[in-house]
Amino acid sequence: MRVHVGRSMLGISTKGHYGVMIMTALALAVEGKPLSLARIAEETGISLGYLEQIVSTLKEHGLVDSIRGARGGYVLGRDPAEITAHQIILATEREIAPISCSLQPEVGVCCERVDYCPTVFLWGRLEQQLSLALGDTTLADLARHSSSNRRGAHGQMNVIGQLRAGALG
Amino acid sequence: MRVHVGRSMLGISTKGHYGVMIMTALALAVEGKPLSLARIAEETGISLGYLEQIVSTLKEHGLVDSIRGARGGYVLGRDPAEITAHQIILATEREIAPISCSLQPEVGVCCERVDYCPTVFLWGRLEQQLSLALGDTTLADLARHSSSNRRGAHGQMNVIGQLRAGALG
DNA sequence: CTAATTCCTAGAAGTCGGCTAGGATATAGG
DNA sequence: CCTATATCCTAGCCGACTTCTAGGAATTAG
Repeated sequence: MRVHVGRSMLGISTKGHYGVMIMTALALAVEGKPLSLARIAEETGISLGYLEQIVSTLKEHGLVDSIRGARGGYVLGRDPAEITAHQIILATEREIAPISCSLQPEVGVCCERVDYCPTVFLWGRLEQQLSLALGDTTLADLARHSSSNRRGAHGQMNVIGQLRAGALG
Repeated sequence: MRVHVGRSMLGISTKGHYGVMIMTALALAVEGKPLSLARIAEETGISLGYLEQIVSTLKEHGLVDSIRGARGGYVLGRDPAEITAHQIILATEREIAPISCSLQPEVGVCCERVDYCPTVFLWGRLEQQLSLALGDTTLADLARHSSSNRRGAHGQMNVIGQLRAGALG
């Protein structure tokens, strides 16, 4: 018998990670001015194609809006203070739960096997703490705490830093 | 370029899950009397071989002691109140961290690419909450909260229930 | 001596993360 | 209108990893 945990892990993959980075980049960009994925790709080294996939799920969830065509790009779907880390992670990862038990006790891996399930209690506590930490952190917090004004290795500000300082456009 | 998150995820796999189950089973068993993996395998449906692998890492970490030979098995390495869920997960999973940044900022995925790292702050908060929840929960808590006295599908108490009630040896 | 048990190692099968590739569509600016 | 710059969409590859399986060696109670 082969049990596969699959998508229900709490693992935060690069998708969630990059999702947070994209959102923070947009939060730090000049308001109302679309930021293109090419820019973000250039700066972060993440491939354009992969960024596209991630941002598409962010758009589905209303976290960003897109402007197509030349000089297009993405802008935040709403105020950074109204966007929580929880929402970003939920959009980019599929589920936030250590294991299925804590979401659906009736179909959980352990619960279908044994009539005691010591883990339900633990995963429940875990999930609770997690939602708390993620729900309390807004995109505004993330932007505030990111050290966006530091200078890069070559003594130049990065694109987003430049955008913010008004040096470009 | 291929970034691989690999082992640094917080994902709790079946290994961690089964680890918690094993430990709880031992905590619920008659004290001082070794419980064999065959018993646990029978009750949970998890394969014996896989249980062996998991319990071996538990033993390495001093969480269980083994008694070899016939009528052998495993007993807890120390008092259930002195064993935290954190220790169990640490033994069975490799790392507890949403992403490497929060453990080693200097080699983190995002940090090596960009001179701002919005995610460090978030993963830090996350990790803190997680360690808190896991470190606060002891094996004694898990045992207390598991519904070990419920009856199974066939109206019979499971092995551990029987052991606990003193029905067997 | 036998049965029950832990202990050890080598893989196998399938899933999935992390992309890459290639194109279609839209639009601003010349 | 044309071109460069964008978003948008879909298909699939590759290696790493999880999740076991298999087989056997060593140990010990009865």
